[in-house]
Amino acid sequence: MNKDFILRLTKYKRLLYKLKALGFERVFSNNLGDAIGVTPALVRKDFSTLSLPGNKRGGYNVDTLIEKLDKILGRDRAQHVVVVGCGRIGTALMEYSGFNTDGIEIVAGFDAHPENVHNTSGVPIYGMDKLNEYVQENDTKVAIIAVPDSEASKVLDRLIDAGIRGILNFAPVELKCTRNDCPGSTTIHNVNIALELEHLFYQVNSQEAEEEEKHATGEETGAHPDGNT
Amino acid sequence: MNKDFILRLTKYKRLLYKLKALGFERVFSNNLGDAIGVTPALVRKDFSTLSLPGNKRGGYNVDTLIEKLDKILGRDRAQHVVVVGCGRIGTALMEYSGFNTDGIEIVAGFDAHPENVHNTSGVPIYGMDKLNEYVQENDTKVAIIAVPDSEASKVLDRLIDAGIRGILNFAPVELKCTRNDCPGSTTIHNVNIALELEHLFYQVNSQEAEEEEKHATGEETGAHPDGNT
DNA sequence: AAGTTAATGTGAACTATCGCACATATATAG
DNA sequence: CTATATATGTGCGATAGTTCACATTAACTT
Ligand SMILES: NC(=O)c1ccc[n+]([C@@H]2O[C@H](COP(=O)([O-])OP(=O)(O)OC[C@H]3O[C@@H](n4cnc5c(N)ncnc54)[C@H](O)[C@@H]3O)[C@@H](O)[C@H]2O)c1
Ligand SMILES: NC(=O)c1ccc[n+]([C@@H]2O[C@H](COP(=O)([O-])OP(=O)(O)OC[C@H]3O[C@@H](n4cnc5c(N)ncnc54)[C@H](O)[C@@H]3O)[C@@H](O)[C@H]2O)c1
Repeated sequence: MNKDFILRLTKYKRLLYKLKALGFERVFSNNLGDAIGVTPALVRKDFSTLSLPGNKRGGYNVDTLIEKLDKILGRDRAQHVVVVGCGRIGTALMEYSGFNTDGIEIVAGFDAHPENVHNTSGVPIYGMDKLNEYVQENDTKVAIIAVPDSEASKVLDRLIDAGIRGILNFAPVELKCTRNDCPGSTTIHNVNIALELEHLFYQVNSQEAEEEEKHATGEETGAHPDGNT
Repeated sequence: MNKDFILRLTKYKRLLYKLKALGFERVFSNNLGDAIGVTPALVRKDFSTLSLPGNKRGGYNVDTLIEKLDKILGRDRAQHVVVVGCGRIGTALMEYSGFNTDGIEIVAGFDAHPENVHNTSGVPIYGMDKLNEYVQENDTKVAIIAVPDSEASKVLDRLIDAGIRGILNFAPVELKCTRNDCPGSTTIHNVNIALELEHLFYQVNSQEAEEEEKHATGEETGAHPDGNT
């Protein structure tokens, strides 16, 4: 339900796979908490709300956790994605092989001008006219939008029409489904790189200002309880 | 201070620029709230905590807001970034011109093998040996990490040594500054695309399961108060 | 100039999230 | 078989973040 909660689940799952590869059979809420940066109590509470059983003395069984988390996170089936807009970002994603390790596969690309795309990825690229057909025949549910900002909203509509229910949007516009017949189940995540950079600049700048201030006041403030990142 | 808070500020600012371009002179907390998806009360409270003054009847003055937000968010000076790792993602970012509109400029790229990079971006690309010199001479504070996962941690160390204080990391590892002499002011943001996709899959899958369940129980649940995204 | 309207500004209530602390259960040792 | 150590499971209180509700005040109207 909650964003942070699901994020933690995904982190647990990833960590557990790594631990399994290292030969771990059991883990403690302590270990997991340390690794993903939360308190052990929260780990236990998370597992508790998901009814993930632990062993009162021996911690949690890695295989059990992985199995159940995979089911909860939907990794028991293959996860297929299509990319719409095969420009710089789009092709970078299609050429990227790292998604496989997470059970994610980019199965097709779509572009308004597929003939212009220099395709070295092995992923087939189709024209936009093939979108509906492909999505429906292959029962694809998730798409990445990597078209110019001005096109993003139109593309969103087409994707929803085609039956896509989850969208990762790279265009720097806050996409929302505003149609009257918008399926309530549609989820849109916006990845706004410029926003992230701005956020960074803000923090860096304000940190700097703070330090300058500290110097200016002669370092007399030794009681600033700010040890967090 | 708070992540969501700063994110909202940035969103306000962006929206305000767009509104200004449209000829707006005043806005109401209502408008802003609708546009960025929060309640008008929160908008007012945000502005209140920043001492951004509004007009008791005529809302907020767009120019004033922009000016003050720009100052708070540090946009009164030019914002320079360097990219480390000029592969697919790295070059996509360097070739991208959209950052300019937000006052952000990618000023240089660095790569372990600059001779292999096909550079069409106009941004100069240097070897890693030039990193320290460049960052110090140009007083660069923010960098993007786009190197392979296995290199990310090493690169992080080098960046911090060079004087970088804000980092946007695209490698799918949760980078943390774990050194003993890590400057407390260093900020790291991780953009994990695979994580985002997994999150989407989770939501889509669970939505689907929910709907199936609803159908199975004969649609007798008309009282599910879930109208949010 | 007085009255009305329409927005802000904010204290208080509410809500969700998280950490604490301890009761609880189980594996191991004696 | 009993005792003990150890890690889970969870009620409760603290805290931060958000919304409510309304007093406040500036602009417009007549
Ligand atoms: N490149 C980056 O580093 C970067 C960074 C941040 C954000 N973004 C955003 O990501 C999006 C894509 O950026 P890019 O640099 O890859 O752009 P690009 O111009 O390289 O590629 C866009 C692609 O979309 C295709 N396209 C255009 N209209 C279309 C439509 N209606 N339907 C289908 N395809 C269509 C074009 O043919 C082109 O191949 C943009 O919105 C951009 O603002 C990019
Ligand atoms: N391409 C994608 O779509 C995508 C998606 C998600 C995450 N990522 C992550 O982003 C990162 C970059 O991905 P990519 O596809 O651009 O990789 P890439 O292999 O295309 O490029 C990596 C670049 O880094 C350079 N490099 C390697 N080691 C270096 C070092 N120690 N110092 C400086 N430069 C070094 C290489 O020369 C190369 O140019 C990876 O961690 C990847 O997992 C990429």
